[in-house]
Amino acid sequence: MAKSKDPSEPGSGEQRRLQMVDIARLAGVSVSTVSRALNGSELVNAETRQRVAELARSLNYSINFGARNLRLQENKTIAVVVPYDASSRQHISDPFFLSIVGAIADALTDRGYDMLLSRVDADRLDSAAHWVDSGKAIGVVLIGQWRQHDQLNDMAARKLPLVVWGGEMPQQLYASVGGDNVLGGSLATRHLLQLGRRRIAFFGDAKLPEVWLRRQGYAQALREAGLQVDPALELAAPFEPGVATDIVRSFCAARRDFDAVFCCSDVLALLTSQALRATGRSVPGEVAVVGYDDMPLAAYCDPPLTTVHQPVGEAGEALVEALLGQLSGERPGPRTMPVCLKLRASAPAAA
Amino acid sequence: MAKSKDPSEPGSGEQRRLQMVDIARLAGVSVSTVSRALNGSELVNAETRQRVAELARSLNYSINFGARNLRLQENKTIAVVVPYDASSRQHISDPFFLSIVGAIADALTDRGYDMLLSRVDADRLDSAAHWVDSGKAIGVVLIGQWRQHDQLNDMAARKLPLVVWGGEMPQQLYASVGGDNVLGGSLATRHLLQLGRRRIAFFGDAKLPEVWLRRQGYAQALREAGLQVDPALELAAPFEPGVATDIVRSFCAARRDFDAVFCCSDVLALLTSQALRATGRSVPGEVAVVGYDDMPLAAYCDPPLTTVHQPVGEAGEALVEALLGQLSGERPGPRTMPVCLKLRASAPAAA
DNA sequence: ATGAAAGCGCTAACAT
DNA sequence: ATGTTAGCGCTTTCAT
Repeated sequence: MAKSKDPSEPGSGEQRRLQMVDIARLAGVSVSTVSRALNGSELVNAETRQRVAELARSLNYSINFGARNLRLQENKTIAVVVPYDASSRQHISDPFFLSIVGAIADALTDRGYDMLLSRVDADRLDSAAHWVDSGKAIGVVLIGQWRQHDQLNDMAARKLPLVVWGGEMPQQLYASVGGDNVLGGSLATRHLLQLGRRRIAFFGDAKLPEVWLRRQGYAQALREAGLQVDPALELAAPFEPGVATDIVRSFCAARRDFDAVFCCSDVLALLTSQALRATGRSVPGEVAVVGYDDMPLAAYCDPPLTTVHQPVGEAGEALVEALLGQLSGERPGPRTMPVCLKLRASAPAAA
Repeated sequence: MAKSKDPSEPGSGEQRRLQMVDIARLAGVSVSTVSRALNGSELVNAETRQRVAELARSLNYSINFGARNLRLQENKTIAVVVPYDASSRQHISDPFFLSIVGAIADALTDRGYDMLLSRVDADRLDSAAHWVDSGKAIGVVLIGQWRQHDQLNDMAARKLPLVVWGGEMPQQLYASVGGDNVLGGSLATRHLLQLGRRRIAFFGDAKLPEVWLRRQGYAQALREAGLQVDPALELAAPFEPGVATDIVRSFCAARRDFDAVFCCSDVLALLTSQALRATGRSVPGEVAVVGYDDMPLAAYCDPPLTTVHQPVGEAGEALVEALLGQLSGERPGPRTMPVCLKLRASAPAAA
């Protein structure tokens, strides 16, 4: 049993954290009264309430949330989990994911929740459940569904409070919030077609749900224009710049039979512009490039990126709302948010 | 008092979270034994230990950390706090800060600590103390000291476990970890001088300690070359791209009497390249540009940025080590880490 | 309007 | 080797 340290014991230099019992003693009331006063209960005399509150403030007292939560069986902590690619040992790094994290942080703070941030192996998204199982958090926001649609469905089946940033897939049991990827893909592709481009490459790993959906939009826009999808112009480039660089470079070095590229992230678009120029082609002159995400730096690249804008701030709000909704009993469901095309120099407005 | 819900009560559909008492009942032992078994105590019979552990695993039990922490007076959560500029309402956004957060997340995870991420008004860095006061975290890592050197000293005086990413300042009571800013400033400037540039502008807000130190390195390198600092070539550009853009643009539009710029962040360097080209100057031909941080995207910009590389991974480790050191009684102190110059096209190696 | 006491889920000292 | 019990700091029922 813990030694009960006598607080009046002289020479005990170590300063114990202030707690209610201390306030109570100093105010000459009981702990219950302090608790009530600090929680603004009507049951306690206004004058006493005032006095206790004052005292607590002046002593810089702040409540022990661990104890409070245990007693109230309550917790206002949400786990936000950013997957990383274990094989390539790539870190949280895509600027877009990080923007989303910022937006979620804001949305949570506004609602009085705390955010526990962690990273998880993208192959084991289900390990994110431990945050809830251990009581450290009451729900999970996962940034990206990666290849683990099934794991996510399992988690949802287990009633884990969960929201995923990502695309809406058929037979999806978990709640998701994402941009309208099909629309994004077709907006980007239609714009390139309007510029008169006919040989439009697609860069992105279609094993990822979001990319798969963007590819649908891409294919649809081509069909509308009476064109065929040419599989030779599809490159399964991943999001991690380290891995993607080589893939993009060798593609650009090997083929010259395309006049535009639709990239599934701005980072990819940047790599692509660079690779194209390294092989002597101009952007957008010979090859127009469209990115995806509209990351904070997209407007400051050279050339500034034409890109599909994702509504980051609203996304943060929507993710948090969806999660809190579940926690108050709503049924999880997918949500798709509008996206729009930001025209910049890498694929400028049609002349 | 909480109603004691009889667990054997029939028809109670609501599933309560599994706890030790449940395992104990099913295993036919007492809670203490379960506790001991799960903590691998030698006091419990090996066979029993095995059986209990098995049972817990198969039932997917996980311990309630809130209760455990309350009992053990222990907590393994660290608050990581990213300041934001309240006046401009700018968010966490500088890629470099975000990289550091990622590195800290890794370092904490490796050591079994959790990370609470939050944002704070850069004018009120001291409000970060509430994480510790409330017991939600046992220490604070602050990303950047901004203009609040004094607040930080106050926090340290209050014995708040705290580490700050930033520059080492005179009369500093708090622990800090940072790159060698003076070295960084002089490496960058010397390189530009070697390229034959003589009119080197300095972009950065010298009210921030880190920038102030970089400026010292800059000034020192100029003096070594027998040159004077020209105050007209100093621009107090902030880190927030939104605010900085206009400032940088009007400076570049107004003056043409410089042939190089040393920027205190890569984002600033990007803005500067863009502004220069908008006024018809080539980079690095007419004006060479050096950035700072070596953010993940620096190599993929156009032109790729020559920049002062900060050791992000090591920085994360060092910040965490410094904080944990304080928690085990070490005296806080500053730590400065080496930096180096990464040569790329925006200020290429001398011919 | 206030205080005494029980208990949130866990650990550990003390018994056996 | 295992069980009993007290208590971590708080809230709340119950009694006054």
